[in-house]
Amino acid sequence: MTQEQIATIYDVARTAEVSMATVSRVVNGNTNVKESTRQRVLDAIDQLNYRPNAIARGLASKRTTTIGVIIPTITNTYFSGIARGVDDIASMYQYDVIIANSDNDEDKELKIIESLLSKQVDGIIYLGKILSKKISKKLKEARVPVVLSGTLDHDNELASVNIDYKKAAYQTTVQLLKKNKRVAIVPSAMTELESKLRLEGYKQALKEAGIGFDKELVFEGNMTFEDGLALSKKMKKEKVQAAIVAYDVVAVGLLHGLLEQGITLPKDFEIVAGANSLLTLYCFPALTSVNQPLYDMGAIAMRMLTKLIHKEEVKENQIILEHEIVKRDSTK
Amino acid sequence: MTQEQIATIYDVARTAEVSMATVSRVVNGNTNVKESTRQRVLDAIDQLNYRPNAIARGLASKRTTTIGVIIPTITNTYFSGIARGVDDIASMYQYDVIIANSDNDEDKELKIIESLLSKQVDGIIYLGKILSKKISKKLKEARVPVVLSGTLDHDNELASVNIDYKKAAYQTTVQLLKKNKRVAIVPSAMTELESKLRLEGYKQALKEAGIGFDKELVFEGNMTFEDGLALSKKMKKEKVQAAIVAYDVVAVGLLHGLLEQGITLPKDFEIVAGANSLLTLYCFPALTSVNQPLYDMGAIAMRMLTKLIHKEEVKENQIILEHEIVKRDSTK
DNA sequence: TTGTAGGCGTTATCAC
DNA sequence: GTGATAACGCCTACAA
Repeated sequence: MTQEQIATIYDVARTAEVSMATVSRVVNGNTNVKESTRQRVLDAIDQLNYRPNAIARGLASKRTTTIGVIIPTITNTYFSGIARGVDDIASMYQYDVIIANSDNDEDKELKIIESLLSKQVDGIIYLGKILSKKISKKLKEARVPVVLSGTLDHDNELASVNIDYKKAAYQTTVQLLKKNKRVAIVPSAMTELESKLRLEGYKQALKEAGIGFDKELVFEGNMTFEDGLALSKKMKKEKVQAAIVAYDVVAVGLLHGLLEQGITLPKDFEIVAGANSLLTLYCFPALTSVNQPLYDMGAIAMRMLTKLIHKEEVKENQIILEHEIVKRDSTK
Repeated sequence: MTQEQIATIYDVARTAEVSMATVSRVVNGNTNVKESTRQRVLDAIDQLNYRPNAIARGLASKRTTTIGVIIPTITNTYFSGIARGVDDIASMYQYDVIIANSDNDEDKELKIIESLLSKQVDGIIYLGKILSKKISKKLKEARVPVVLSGTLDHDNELASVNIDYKKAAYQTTVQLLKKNKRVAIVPSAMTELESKLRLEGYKQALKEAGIGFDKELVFEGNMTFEDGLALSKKMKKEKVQAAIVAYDVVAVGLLHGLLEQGITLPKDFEIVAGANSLLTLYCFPALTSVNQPLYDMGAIAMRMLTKLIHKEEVKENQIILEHEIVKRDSTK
């Protein structure tokens, strides 16, 4: 065997003394092959160290067994938690995953989508949170299936996997109102549908508790650790006693800020984080958090994508997973 | 234009009334095209909404503008920090990135490598830390360039980007010995070359300080948050006063454990973390840390990979980046 | 059960 | 400058 020269299906066919078609059958697990010739082919494959060229296969079959994941940033434990679920199921189904960071930048997202489609991915998973009309349109026009995870579509057209954000916010608010009067809510950008739902749940709980809605207690647009740090001062000014924070990283920043001010949790302040990413566990005191099952959100999204790719029936394409509130040390 | 039917280069050629070759030239920025025909082609591309099929291109050109990244797990902020650097430079150079989680499992890594090669990636970046002989051999045999980041090769054959782990451990130890007698070191698995280097630096500092090496102060094999938690008790038993911890997540676990025991940092205990991933910033008190420039380690590795792919000259393939020790609140 | 041959959508090498 | 035309490596009817 001429080393260094990569063996093709043709080489295998020749050394096994069969046709390319037969080799292809063996490689692809087609059962209509006599056992003896199958063995001969396998031997040849082994001998030549043959590995099918996935690119050629993709061109011929129009399937690449590659999917794309659009993620704001991989360094955020919330998104990487979901991505990990996606990746595990993907590899279980033999898909490779192209991950692209978008930084929530619409132009970048557009480019990424173009690039993924030009690479003929079999499907796309979008974790962007902020799904603009433009991106939504683009995704709907794509000739491959798309599943959102941790992201809502305004008209529920795209398949998605989420938790019930409204309910989660409602429950959290109810709980915090038991021991506090001034409970703040910290949604991320209000362009996220999720933020609107959270706010609805928050308001509902207030109403049922007979407490008036005070818009000074809504601290919107906070998405980073630094935002959280800065929040601690603003909250002091507003005499806030407890906070519901959508982004874990913001909650941790807030915690930091409070601790720096010498405030003791949960005695003088309560925090409930929104996603239960690993961060909530790593800080001290560990944060009570709504448990978004990140891994599952990714895994189930990916599983759904495989079904859509294979045109299997999907009963419900708007999946809502159960959440719970994990009690840790930032609440009484 | 017949909607739903994806336009090929042939369609463009026909509507622009040129040959495929010319379209290809225009698409690939070849200058040998008359301006008027170029415009005609661009119009046709626009009209037909043509996007080149990267798979077909890959088959014909033998380049896929896709690279593979092998990562233990994306949810660890150390690795995602590096991966983010890789991704940014990759997208700058128009490469897509296939990320595959290996969980440090050799069999998985082997499969991943096979899969990446079959997908004809143009190069591979390996972030695995523990580079086994088998994997190392496999990577060296690959027909595409490979760059390690945050990982050392036993014989320095594979290109790599790292910091000077020995020096970092030495400096850290020197510093901690100023105010402490019993300074522990917490390397990860001793199968990592990095761990050996760290230990060397540690020993050197001890020697220079005239302090005997006590192997009870080496807590090896700790790699998770839970490991760190458990460490806090073991360290108490050994009357440890300060610890140098390779993995940030372990350092955070240790911090947690100490705080739970009511120990005050840095007064009663000092910690220096090893990587300066975001985690060290998020905990309270924030951890003093050796600053491994994670983003740069990824970015530079990727940049080097592009050079290797294009067969450009690379002067030095064992790159050592500068580190520093970022003073935060876990040291005096 | 196995082989033949025509794509798949590009790029690249020649000619013209 | 531009156009044919053969690869690229595999899949998939269709035949046999």
